[in-house]
Amino acid sequence: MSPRSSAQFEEMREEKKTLIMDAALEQFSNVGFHATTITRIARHAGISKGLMYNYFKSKEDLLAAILNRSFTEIYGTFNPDHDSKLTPAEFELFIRQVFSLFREKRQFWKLLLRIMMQQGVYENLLSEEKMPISVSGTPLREFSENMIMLLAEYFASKQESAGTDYNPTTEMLMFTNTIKGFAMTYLFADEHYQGDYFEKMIEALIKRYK
Amino acid sequence: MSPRSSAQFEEMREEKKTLIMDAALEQFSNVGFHATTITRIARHAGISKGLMYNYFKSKEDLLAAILNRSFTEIYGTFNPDHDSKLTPAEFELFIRQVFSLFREKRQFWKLLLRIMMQQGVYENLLSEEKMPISVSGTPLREFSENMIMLLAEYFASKQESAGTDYNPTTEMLMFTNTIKGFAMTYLFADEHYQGDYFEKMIEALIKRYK
DNA sequence: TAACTTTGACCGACCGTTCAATCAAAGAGC
DNA sequence: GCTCTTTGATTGAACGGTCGGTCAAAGTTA
Repeated sequence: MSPRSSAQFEEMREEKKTLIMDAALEQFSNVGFHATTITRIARHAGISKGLMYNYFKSKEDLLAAILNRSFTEIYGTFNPDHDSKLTPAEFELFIRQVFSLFREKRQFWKLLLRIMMQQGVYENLLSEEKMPISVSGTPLREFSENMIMLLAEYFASKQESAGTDYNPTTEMLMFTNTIKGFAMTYLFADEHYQGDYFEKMIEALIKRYK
Repeated sequence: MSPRSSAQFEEMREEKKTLIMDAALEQFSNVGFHATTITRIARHAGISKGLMYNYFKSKEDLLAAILNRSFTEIYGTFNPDHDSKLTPAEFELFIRQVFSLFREKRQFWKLLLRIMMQQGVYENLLSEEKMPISVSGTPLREFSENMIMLLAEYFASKQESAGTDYNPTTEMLMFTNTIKGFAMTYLFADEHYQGDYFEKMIEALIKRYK
């Protein structure tokens, strides 16, 4: 260890990495991973092409770092205290949090949607050996599965107060598909969601599925 | 015009073009437009790389031809007689037709979803000067707008028999978003839709939004 | 033979990646 | 404070490889 590699220099290095990752995320989400060149990223980050490789091993490594950071940020906003069942109030909060994340982490979601549409890429990139993301000590995959289970239980619990032809599985599919469809439209064709449609969709979802 | 370019030879030429387009569509939808190479398309079509350029000007021209063909096929299945208002029975038929198309033209929809997520690509490719698609003499854009108008009118007409807090615009957004979300999940992660979930989603949509 | 189809070696362009050279800044010796 | 040394961040030309696209030549058909 040289005297230069102190905590202060590590911090500066992290700041530079953040700068590059921000520029890359913007390009990846708008232009696409394959279509984005290293030169383009470097130009937007205000650095030279070669310097990128001092901070990231490769273009793929850069992508992995971006996804890792975003997942950690996003899953960190959810309160992991929900070991017990979901109450209607918590369900409503969940919806509002999800929509807030669409707004705040817009570029990440665009990138993620794109990546999930490439066969195999998602599984390879997010395999636990390649990218061991964990939220409060819980691996990402387990965290996601818990969330889905929680939602499934919530819709199952609504069966008592619903009619006889209520199907919790179908109901949950309708719910999740509505959110997915909204995300797609909002992220890639925002001109339709100017004004108050964003909020109206939240209220409509809560009213219908809470 | 040479004597070889008779109707019979034109037909053979069209068959060859179809062969190439089929192979290209499969690759574009699974691997992506940028990631698919001409060599790969040629290999899957059973021809040489150079021959592709006897039938299509460029890779982009090939993509445009595929989209053109698919749009014509798909919009042709819809009965364009709906100048008047949509009845509930017609609305139900519409849903069933849309879902049938998801099944039958699966690869095209995958490709289309991908393309719509590239900023500017969709507008450039489908501009009327570059790709003058028309369905029964009506330009594609006009045809789509008519469909949306028809749906909007249908949801507006339901206001009379609904409660006071019924919002036709929001209701239509919920409806279209649910379909979009289903399409995304079905097209890119079909393992979740094995079994009868496909049919169950159709019935649930009809029951809720008819 | 003449007209047309088909091939695949080849081209220039551009990609991600490397690396020798540069340079500003911090340390060391005085 | 001044000079010299050391450091590692930074640059951009260059590299190997691959891409979309071209074309002379071989093959095919009539």
